[in-house]
Amino acid sequence: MRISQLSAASGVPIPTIKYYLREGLLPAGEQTAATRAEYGERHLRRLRLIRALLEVGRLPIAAIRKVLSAVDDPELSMHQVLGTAHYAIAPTAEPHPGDDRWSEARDRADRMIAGLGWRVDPDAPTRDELAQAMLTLGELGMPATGEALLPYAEAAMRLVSEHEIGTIRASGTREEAVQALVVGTVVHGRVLDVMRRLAQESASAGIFGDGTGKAPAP
Amino acid sequence: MRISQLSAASGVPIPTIKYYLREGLLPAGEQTAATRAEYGERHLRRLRLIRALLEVGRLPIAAIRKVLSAVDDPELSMHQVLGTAHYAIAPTAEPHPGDDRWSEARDRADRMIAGLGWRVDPDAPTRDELAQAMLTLGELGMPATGEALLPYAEAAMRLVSEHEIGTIRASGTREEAVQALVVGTVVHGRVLDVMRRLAQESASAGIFGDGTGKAPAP
DNA sequence: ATCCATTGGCTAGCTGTACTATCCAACAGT
DNA sequence: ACTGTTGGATAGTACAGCTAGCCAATGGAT
Repeated sequence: MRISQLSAASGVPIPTIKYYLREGLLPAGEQTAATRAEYGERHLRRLRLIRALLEVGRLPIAAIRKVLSAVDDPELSMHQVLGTAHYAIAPTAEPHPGDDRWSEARDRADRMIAGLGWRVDPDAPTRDELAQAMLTLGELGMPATGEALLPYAEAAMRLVSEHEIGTIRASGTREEAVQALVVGTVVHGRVLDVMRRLAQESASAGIFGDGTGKAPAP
Repeated sequence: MRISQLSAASGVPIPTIKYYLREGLLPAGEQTAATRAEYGERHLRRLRLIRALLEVGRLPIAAIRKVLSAVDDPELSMHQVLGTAHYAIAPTAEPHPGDDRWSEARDRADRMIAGLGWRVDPDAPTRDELAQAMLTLGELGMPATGEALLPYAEAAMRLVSEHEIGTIRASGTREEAVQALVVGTVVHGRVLDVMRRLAQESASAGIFGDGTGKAPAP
């Protein structure tokens, strides 16, 4: 497969593929001559994975590169790949040095995680994300106690333990399993978010009138 | 309150506040003289809401402006405000003109929503987001059938119907209720996503060894 | 054997987003 | 009267994610 066919098969423009090659997201094709390289099925799959992480998962290019190099590293365990993906997903947090409200929120986040009995790396950036959300809710005058957020934790836990684990365990090769893990982390996150908004709209239509007036066109 | 106090109270730099004023995200203060304006509690709350939508919800400025003008429009019903927020959250979709795989995915998304009995506007961009996610999963060779996604739908529905509706109904004034609605849509979405990743990491630690090796530092 | 479109590799430019920086004149408080 | 802040305006910055153009070397069609 040459680059033009790769482009046609994936829907990604050639200059963009060249860009991904430059950025190290996509491994180079097999050079058959000075100005000729051959791409395979692997490149196509990789390209689709990149677009999935980019368009559905909204990950920046730099984060995608990190995730992919973890995926490609056969030394890493599943748990380590997942950790890398989680690190990459989390926004590169600006530090909150000595901010009292911040460290208090961070404490509450840590206590909540401990209270749920979850085993989470003490340095996981996800902890910071939770703290940030709790802090923000508090500043907006909304309930951000462990109790108010418990339903979210329970829903997440049930989903992961009853459904996602099974999906990953069903995978065969390491490559398949790792992809299922990464896609599961990123794309299923979007799926859940979308489902929640759909359920919200549906519930809203039932409660606050509906029918006559739709939202104004953008 | 002058602009410097508003800045100190909110943690947002003065030039950024000026920028928000220019962009119409923040209403102008009350002019007391040619070079003096007074800001109030309302401005502080609005600023916090902007930062919440920006930092936690990751909404672009243009989307925030739309959401806020819907929030401020007393003509709009709750359902309409929610619709506006949903429109603003959804990425401005690039059109897929006549793409067969796309329209097939969109059909499957529509059928899934119908099958769940949800009342969702036929033009809601959320439908496109679901279709996009299903299409992507399919291209990655992962199950994207209604059955595979049902657990997400059920979790979302349970969460919304058992928890979020109550939170919104408990609000007093329209302004409070509308804010609870918007924040609920955006920030609680992040909360759920974060919870899911935490639950995932915890489950992963339990299943795929752990302890010794952490994810490599970024 | 000879074209000429395609390819890989390179550098440079573009678009959009979210800010920052600088300037200036009009004040307000001392 | 002085000094330091404020509002308003314009211009510039930094980053992300492409996109465009060029060039010499092919390699399949004629």
